Amino acid sequence: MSTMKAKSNRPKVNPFQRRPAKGKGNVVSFNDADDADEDAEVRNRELKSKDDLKLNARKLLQVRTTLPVYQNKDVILNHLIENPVTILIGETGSGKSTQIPQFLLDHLYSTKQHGSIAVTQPRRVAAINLATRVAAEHGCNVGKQIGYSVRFDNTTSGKTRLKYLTDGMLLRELMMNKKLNEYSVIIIDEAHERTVLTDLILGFLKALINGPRPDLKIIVMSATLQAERFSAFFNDAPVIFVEGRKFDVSQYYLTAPSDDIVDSVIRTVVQLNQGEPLGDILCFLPGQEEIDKAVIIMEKISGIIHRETSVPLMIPLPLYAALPPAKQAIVFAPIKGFKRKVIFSTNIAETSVTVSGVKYVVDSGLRKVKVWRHQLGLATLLTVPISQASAEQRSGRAGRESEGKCYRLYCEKDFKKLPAQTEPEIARSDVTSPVLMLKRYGVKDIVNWTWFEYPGKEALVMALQELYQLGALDDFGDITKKGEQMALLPVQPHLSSVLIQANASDCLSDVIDVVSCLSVENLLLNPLPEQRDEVNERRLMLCNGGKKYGDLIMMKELFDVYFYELGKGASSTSERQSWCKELCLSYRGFKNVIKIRNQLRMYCGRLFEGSQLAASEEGEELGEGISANSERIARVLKCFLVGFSKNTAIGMPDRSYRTVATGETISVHPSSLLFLNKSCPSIMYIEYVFTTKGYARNVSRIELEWLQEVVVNGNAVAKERSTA
DNA sequence: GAGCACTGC
Repeated sequence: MSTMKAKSNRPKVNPFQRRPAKGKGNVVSFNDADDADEDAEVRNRELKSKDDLKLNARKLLQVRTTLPVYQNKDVILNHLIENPVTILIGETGSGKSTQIPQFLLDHLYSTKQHGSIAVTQPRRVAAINLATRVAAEHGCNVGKQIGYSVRFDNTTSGKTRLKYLTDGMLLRELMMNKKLNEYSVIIIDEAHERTVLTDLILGFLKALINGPRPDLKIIVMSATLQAERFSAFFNDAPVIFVEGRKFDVSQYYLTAPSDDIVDSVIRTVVQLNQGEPLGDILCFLPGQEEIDKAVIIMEKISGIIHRETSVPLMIPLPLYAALPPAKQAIVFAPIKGFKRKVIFSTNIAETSVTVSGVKYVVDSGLRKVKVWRHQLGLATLLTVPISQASAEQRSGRAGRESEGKCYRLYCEKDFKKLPAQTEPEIARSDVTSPVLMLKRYGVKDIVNWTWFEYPGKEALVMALQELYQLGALDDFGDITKKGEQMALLPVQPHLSSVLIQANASDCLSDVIDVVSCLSVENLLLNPLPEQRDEVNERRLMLCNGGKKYGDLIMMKELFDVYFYELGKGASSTSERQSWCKELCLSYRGFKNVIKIRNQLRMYCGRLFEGSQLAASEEGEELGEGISANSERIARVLKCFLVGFSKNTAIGMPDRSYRTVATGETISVHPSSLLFLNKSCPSIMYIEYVFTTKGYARNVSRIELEWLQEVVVNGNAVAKERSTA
């Protein structure tokens, strides 16, 4: 192949090979929105008059009719009607997620058929935005004929015939109504993303149409060419292809591989900035470490380059999930003047968020991935090469608004060696929760279930063992009463077993508060290095119990301050926000904690007879705090010990810790309040992650006699039960 | 002395 330079004035560092634009691979259409969850929820509730709705719908129809899917409406609809299962491959901008469900809805109305249509999405925001858009196109308010159902927010009503929902939500519905009688059509959207939950739904649907629901119509929608896989699974179901509408993206490759990826990214960006017309640059890097490094370098050089060479001023911006929301928001604000945004992002910008204005993509070809080791019971965080599909998806981010360019920081021959598709999540995940779900559904033979992707015997055996140890399964592998309760609680099995124990130990309210905090990712933000010690000091000052007993008790203490002390009076919001800022906590995270807490209190109230848990009002009087009450602290931690007995480690004379399960050395994660505290007789941790070494995360101090009491005696009880 | 990304009646 001949090598040519994309632009003759390109400096000779980092030469790229040019490949003709294929312009394929952008998966996400307008439905992928910014981080505007809450705003969307509020916006949707504004009711419009019928005339306004109709007028608006007529306007939108003009746009709809230009969509590729709309132009092939009759062909597609006839196909969907004639076949029980259809695989629909539609590229970005084809309008498949908004139009196909409406075609079917109109068909249901015109033929006076019963039943409604469900469309699943992997993300909340997508479900909400799609329902909002489609309701507008249909000329109704959200929650009438068209609605959505996501955790904490259900806008559907008796009138709803078309429902957008997260795939987690459809699985919940499956647990409640095994045959999904309410629906005549199920559409699985974004199936190519292959999330654990999407894969599970595919398995359930196959079992349904082969069994009690042969009449159920299924449509699997996917953006990439995994068609054969879906088709084969559903008995060679027919496949339809719909073209998309997107702009071409030219690809450039390195001619020699790079050894320093951050350096390589910076060089590419600087060159690009010199030679290319204005437009923002989106750079994909594997993780926060590389991103922070790149931002620091760019901050140092961009001003100098701008002054010396009269090129646009480059504004470096980081983007990753652990970033405080306010800093994330900066990325989405348009920029004016002779400047361009240079966004350094993790995979979050690949599917979850869309940044407008991006004309150039720089792709490191790497990502970080969490891989579960069944034998070791720990998660490893690895930096690995992406798949070809993922590379196409990343490059597509440059072609959303106009033609774009993508610079791949690897050789073309190496691109061709990449796996075609990303390994499905279920193949590298802990399947304890999915297996409990199957058991709750009534699946006897887990191994021979209709798995879309078989997670492997080892994974299943470990999951079954785990569930047995938690008391969710009996000696025959059948679900116990405890298992039934666990499956109904919206937390992972280990935490739901903690909740059940807490009910028995009469400390449910305290434990719910801690579990709610644990359920929110990034509640405790990472302070900047220069603020680290200061923030830690402030947290320690506030959390006397946490200082000794660790992160779980700290969470409870922080929650109490947030919920009870700051929840009073008119200025509570601003007070809470500044308090969160001071302690480097996520205000939005705490709002989610409250939502989860209310949901858990409601579920537990229903699940456990006699436990009276109302969704308590924020700002009500707090009784005695937990800080000075060591008996109460012990009771709470012993409940956690029941669910996490496997996650314990004993303190050694050299002040290291050895895990009880395998005797391996484990370190307290530096984010833990107990990181500097070397005097715990033993510790219990919620998560065991291997990065550079084995780290315990969310760590608590455990007294040896508690271990004796809960773990050893608990095992004796389990033994008794199994021999009885 | 460290933090891929999602999600739940």
